[in-house]
Amino acid sequence: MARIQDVAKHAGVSVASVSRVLAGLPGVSEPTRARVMASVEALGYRPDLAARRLRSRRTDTLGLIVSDIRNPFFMEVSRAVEDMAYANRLRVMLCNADEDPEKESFYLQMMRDENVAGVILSPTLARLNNYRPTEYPFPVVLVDRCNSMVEADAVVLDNMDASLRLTRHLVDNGHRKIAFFYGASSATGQQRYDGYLSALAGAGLSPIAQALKPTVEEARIAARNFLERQRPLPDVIVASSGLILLGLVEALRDTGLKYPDDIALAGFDDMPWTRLLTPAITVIAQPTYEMGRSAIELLLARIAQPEQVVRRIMLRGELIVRESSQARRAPPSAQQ
Amino acid sequence: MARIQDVAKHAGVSVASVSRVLAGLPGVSEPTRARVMASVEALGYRPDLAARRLRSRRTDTLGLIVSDIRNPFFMEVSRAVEDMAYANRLRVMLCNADEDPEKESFYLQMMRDENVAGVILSPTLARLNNYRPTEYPFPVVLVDRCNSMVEADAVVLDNMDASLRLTRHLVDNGHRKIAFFYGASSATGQQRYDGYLSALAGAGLSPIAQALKPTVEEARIAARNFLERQRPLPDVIVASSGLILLGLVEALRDTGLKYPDDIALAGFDDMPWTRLLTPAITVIAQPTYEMGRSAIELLLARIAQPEQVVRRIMLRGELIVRESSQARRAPPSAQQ
DNA sequence: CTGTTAGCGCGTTCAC
DNA sequence: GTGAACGCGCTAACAG
Repeated sequence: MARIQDVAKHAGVSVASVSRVLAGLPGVSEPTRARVMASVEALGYRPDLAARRLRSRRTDTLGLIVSDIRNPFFMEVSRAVEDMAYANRLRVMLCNADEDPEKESFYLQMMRDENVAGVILSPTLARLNNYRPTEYPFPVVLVDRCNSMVEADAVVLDNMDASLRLTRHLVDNGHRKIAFFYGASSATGQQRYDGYLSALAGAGLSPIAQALKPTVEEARIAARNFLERQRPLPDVIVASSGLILLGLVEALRDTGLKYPDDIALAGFDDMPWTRLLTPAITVIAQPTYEMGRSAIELLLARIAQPEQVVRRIMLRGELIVRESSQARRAPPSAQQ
Repeated sequence: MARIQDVAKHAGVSVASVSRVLAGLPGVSEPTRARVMASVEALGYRPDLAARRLRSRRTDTLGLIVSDIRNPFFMEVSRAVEDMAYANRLRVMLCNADEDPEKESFYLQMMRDENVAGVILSPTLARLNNYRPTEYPFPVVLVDRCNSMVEADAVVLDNMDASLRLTRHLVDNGHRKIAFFYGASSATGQQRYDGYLSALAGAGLSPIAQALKPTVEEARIAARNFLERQRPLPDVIVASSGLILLGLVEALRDTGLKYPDDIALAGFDDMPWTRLLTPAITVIAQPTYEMGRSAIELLLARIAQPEQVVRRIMLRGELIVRESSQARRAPPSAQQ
């Protein structure tokens, strides 16, 4: 591997000049610049990142810590972040905390060690609940999960509102006994639960809630138990995330129940299969790519302007009504 | 930030001793070790990775370059790699080459610059076709994509065999006009195409092939055109990947055609939705997690033993027969 | 078993 | 506009 010394020798200049040319600094004559560039080319020189980082104390690297990489939502977010980083010639370290606070801590520690320029994080509930921005030596942008207590740059869906609208849609369609399966271990799940409660309260209905771990398998098992034991069945079940929704559909399949006739269905995240199933499934679609893009934009802005005012971007979910949320029977005739 | 000097001073020992303790090297007395650890704790010392890497010329970092992060197949692979890396306290840099040779080159260059210990790569066809292992200063394990010409550690599905079995299943079920939609820009797609051709040849049938870019959108558009123009329609369409399969299903939906009655369907990758659709879809399931795990195992073995013999792990796909591949009508009565 | 010391390769003063 | 020299923080070789 050629070093900066070799380039300097080859070009007949000093290492300082080479460094200046490579950094694009002014104060280098055009002929010198040209000769340096030629030598860099000729020798196939590449700066040693370890040395550069040690010396400059910068890394041009971002961290992205998602809570579940299997979740298509986070895949889209990751993709957006990755795209933007590539465009800005930044490196990204993608880590999967797997909803595990310990793994999350490990990775945040790793980000410190790596001396990253900033981190995009979808925090576990535990971390969010006593979140201290000053705890980290790098700027952090929260994505997907945040609450109004926390003073931090963030990009989130308006979960409360989206869930409220989804639940109201169900109420308006004649559903009365509305069950809610949600991931209680994340702020997002809780907020969506709150939106659900709020809509029910407005309609004078009582909640039927089931908190669970936000994985397909957990949801499937919980839903199977629920569907086998709960009598009478509710009119409809709402899932607070795409993963839970998938588990629900599988449980329905397991138990032989048909939606929307035996029980209706709705949820979050417009995954590819939600519109392909027959009947297709009513969901709140999230602007996932946009969320990832906004997150990295916030982060880059914060890195450029550390003292900038805290910004929270709240995006609106889109209610996509499909067949799965139709009521078994027409609304009470009193309403007609 | 505390430095190693500070720890040494605090513990009343030399920096060398601190370094030895931290590296877990032998030749340190227990009392010294204890005092060093106490000081590390007291000062919250964390070694500077840039300095350590500059000095040691090692990074404890692996690269993972996948060709499409939106593909659930690569998500599972990534997850497996990530799990194993976490268990081994290794860092992973996950990059998405997006089927773009230029991006792929950029990331491989980046891996060089980062001085990673090794890379797991699902190469574009262009790169695979003139693959030179010696071109890289780090060991590389190929995943998902490889061919017998290439002398490299690799973990792949037995694509030829899997595709052959899938196609034979269709032939056995009475299908005669079998179309194949495949991603021609990857070795995997080509091998699956070859398996298809081989099965057709064995049955004396002629191919109806459609090469395309392996994305949902491309497949959807290509399939829509095909379904609208091609007359008579084939008996069945096979998709060489889960993404293409999804595009096919969407196109079927777009054109109002029903499977398996109007046209049957089969494909690769047992994505969650393939068994949820009605009718459910016949697929070859890949052992995705296992592939990721094997890949990193190969890589770690190669790093430990650079001169070890080249190993190629070829896994078998599992044919999962569902309703989508049923023939419109019973096989010709001559066969009965 | 422990300490001293010489770089790893680069960026950045500070002279010239 | 250019070059010499120092040091970022650490590991490893060597001396004791």
